[in-house]
Amino acid sequence: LTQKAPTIQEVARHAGVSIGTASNVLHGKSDLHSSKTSQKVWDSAKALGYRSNHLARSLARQRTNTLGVVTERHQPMMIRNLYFGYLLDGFLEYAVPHAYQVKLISILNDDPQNGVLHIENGTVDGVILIAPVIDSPLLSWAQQSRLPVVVCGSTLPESSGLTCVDVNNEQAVRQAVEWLIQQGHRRIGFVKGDRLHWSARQREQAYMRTMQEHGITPQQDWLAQGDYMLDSGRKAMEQLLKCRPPLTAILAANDQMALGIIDACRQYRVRIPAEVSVVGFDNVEHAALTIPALTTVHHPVREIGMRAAELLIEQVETGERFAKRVLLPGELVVRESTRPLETEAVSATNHNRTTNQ
Amino acid sequence: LTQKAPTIQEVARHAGVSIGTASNVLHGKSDLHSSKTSQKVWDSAKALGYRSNHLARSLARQRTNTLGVVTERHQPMMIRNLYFGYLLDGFLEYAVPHAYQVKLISILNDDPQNGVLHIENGTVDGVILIAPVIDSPLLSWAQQSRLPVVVCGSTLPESSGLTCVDVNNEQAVRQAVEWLIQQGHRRIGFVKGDRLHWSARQREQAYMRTMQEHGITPQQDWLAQGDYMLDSGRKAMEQLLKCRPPLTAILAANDQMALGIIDACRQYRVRIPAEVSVVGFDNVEHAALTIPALTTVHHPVREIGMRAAELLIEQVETGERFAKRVLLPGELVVRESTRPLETEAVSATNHNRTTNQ
DNA sequence: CTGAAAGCGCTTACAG
DNA sequence: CTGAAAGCGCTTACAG
Repeated sequence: LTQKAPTIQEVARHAGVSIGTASNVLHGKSDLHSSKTSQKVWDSAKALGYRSNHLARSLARQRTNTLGVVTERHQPMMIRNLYFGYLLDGFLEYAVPHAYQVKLISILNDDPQNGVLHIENGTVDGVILIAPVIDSPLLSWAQQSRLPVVVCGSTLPESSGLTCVDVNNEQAVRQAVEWLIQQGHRRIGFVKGDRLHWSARQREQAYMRTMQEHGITPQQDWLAQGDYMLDSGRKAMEQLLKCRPPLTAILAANDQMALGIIDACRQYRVRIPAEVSVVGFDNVEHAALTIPALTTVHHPVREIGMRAAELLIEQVETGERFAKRVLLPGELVVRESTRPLETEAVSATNHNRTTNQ
Repeated sequence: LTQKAPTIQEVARHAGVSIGTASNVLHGKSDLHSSKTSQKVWDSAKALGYRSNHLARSLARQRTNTLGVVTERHQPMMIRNLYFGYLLDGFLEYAVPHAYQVKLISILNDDPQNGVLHIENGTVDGVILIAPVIDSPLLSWAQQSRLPVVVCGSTLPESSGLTCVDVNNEQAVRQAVEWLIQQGHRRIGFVKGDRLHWSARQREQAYMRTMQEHGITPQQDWLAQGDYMLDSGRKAMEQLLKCRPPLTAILAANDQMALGIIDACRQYRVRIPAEVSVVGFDNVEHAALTIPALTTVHHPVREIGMRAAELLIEQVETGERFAKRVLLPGELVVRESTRPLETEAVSATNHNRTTNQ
């Protein structure tokens, strides 16, 4: 079978019809033609093993029916793999049945110009941007391009004029913090995510705001900088362990870092949750398997992927770009890494708070 | 900026040259032309913000410079996400710098015919098949297609005539089993992977063979069927726990199932490694974080992705399909879920062996 | 060194 | 209901 693939022209000739007619019945309105003609064409197509050339079709129609998934290359691989995998899963889940194919566009962040060339080369009808960082050149490109775009995993300011789909970081973090407070905790530490990410900034803000709304002013040393990677959680914990009086609970901006915290606690023989409660963010697969099982906020990544596909396809098919913000709620999943603070501890904490303020 | 993208024709007119000339300097041999001409063309291109249309170019050249990554949809998502993420990472790592783009082709296994249409539609120069199952229709398609193909994650029989890149399951499992035997273990159980996968079959065979070569005949009840998912590891362990005399070590066909085993042991208060040693396969991120940390075989998934890209591109560029088998070695990573069997235990085991045979 | 022209495989008005 | 033709945006021999 080393022969070339048959073209629509050969099908037309074989069926004894014009090439336009063949095209019509094969793709366009087949009810334009007599059923006898249609049948002839289909028969010929089958006989020759015809498969239409998507490239030629796309060029002629000025529509590729393919969507691009754009990632910046420098993202930490671990994060990328976890977030990316689920997101892609949801994206495909929606796009494929809607007759869209997907192309991966992996951009080296040291060469944004070149990256944009790979996007606007006619091969995709629209793109999703995966978790672009705060100063990403992709964002400014997206703002002035006329290609439909949906941003996932970064909640941009309203003023960006771009559609984005993300977990509601504000709501999600608030839920976690308020729950800890309800459990009697007040000295709650926070491990920040990678400062390049919108999500890191927003989660930190939500933490600060919620604490303050409850009359708690986090001290400087209650916060530690992380970068969303496991090891940074370990390091952050070493630092937070020095707080005096000690923190009774710690919220990490993602699960990877929470895993690092758990590991550090094991190393330093700090018991979770007896001595400190730990809460993560994402609800990765493994969060249920740590010892103790991690209390965390579920991040609906798959759903985000599906919604993104939906919103992107909507823009492609209506032909108009819009700027919606879809924020899916996170949901606290309480497991075993947290516990209520006992009365005695609570009063101790209250005392500390007084001295702190 | 709502105007249409400029075409090469407009660039040519702007520069005052023919469209063929513009094409030459922009892409082909620019040393064909005087540097003055070249300069004019480049200037015009920049002035107009020209980006070449990859679709049109591909159609004209009969070469897309894009590679397809084909997955069957029914694969368990967890597996897919873990294996897939790293593989894709390696694949991109190699393909992108070599000027290839990548397209995702997600095939619903209930409709293989249709799936093949998505592959042979002119949009890709070649494809990799990710872990096709034993009776996958993709395999028979690949054998009779003339499109370059590389199979990853399934070591096909030589007779398949297809190029594949995979971890060396035989060597990798042998290494794990022999190491356990060296540590004094003889009653070594095995948790099988999903029977649809080549890898599951091969890992089981390697286990059997290695055991037998060392004079150990695994009893029926030393093996339990799993499906590569965590929960099946749990179930398998419940079953293996019933062996009398008890198994002293268990090898799981992948880490997910090993995690299930660890979890089951915790539930049933079986101490690892004091009462039973556990070995996984894959060396997933989390394997280092279990308690106890999991001894496992490192599976070089990223490297597999890179090699696959390399071999695929080689086929595309030379224009000839070949059938290489590249088997990358797995490497045992010893952590804390295993320990040597004490002399007393060893003699007990020897005794058992005698009675068993 | 450069231009005119055919061609890649399809779609889509436009006549009839 | 159907065919002839122009066009999608590029590349590549082929003349000159």
